[in-house]
Amino acid sequence: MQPPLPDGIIHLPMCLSAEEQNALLEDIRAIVAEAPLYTPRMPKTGKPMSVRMTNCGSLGWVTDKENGYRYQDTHPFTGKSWPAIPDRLLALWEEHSSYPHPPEACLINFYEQGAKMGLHQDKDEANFDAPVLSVSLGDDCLFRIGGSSRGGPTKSIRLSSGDVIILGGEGRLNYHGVDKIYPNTSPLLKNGGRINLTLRRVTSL
DNA sequence: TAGTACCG
DNA sequence: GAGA
Repeated sequence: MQPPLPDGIIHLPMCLSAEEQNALLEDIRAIVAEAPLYTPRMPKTGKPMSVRMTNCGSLGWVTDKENGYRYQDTHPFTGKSWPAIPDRLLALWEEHSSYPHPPEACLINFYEQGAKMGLHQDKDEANFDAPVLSVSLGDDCLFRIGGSSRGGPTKSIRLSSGDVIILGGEGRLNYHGVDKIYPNTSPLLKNGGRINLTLRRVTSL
């Protein structure tokens, strides 16, 4: 018997201790050294996003002008396979997702001061049964969540370093985005900014 | 419409 | 700055 899958929007404040956050940060630094952050571009228009990205896992989420949103198994600039997902993130997934298979993708988003992420759905996966698990590191942000269709009411919450958000079940396809980074609100990143890690199951299983 | 402008 |  398995525990039930998380349902709705679940916010776990201070899910990770300062020590865990620092250890995770070291893992991320090693990944970024191998798979550098790059500036993704919007489909068709080619407009740059303000957030820089990279991935770890067997698949990574990418976007560019020519081919749009998709998952692929290599870094778009180096052409190399993505680095493996760190064990501590796999453990976090096991603890909180209740999903019987490991995540395939971990999108790493880096927000510097002024960076934003418009309201969107995570819907490029073939699997909507598995929850999406997101980890915040570094400066606080204003996170906005709506319903599963555009144009409805939204609510905003402030996320801090070490917080975990789970979008599962009825909340899996809810719109969400980042309106603002609050500068100098965390000592974790010496140069400031915010890192978001998003763990996802891409294929069905 | 994973951005941006603009309105209040 | 916040919400649609």
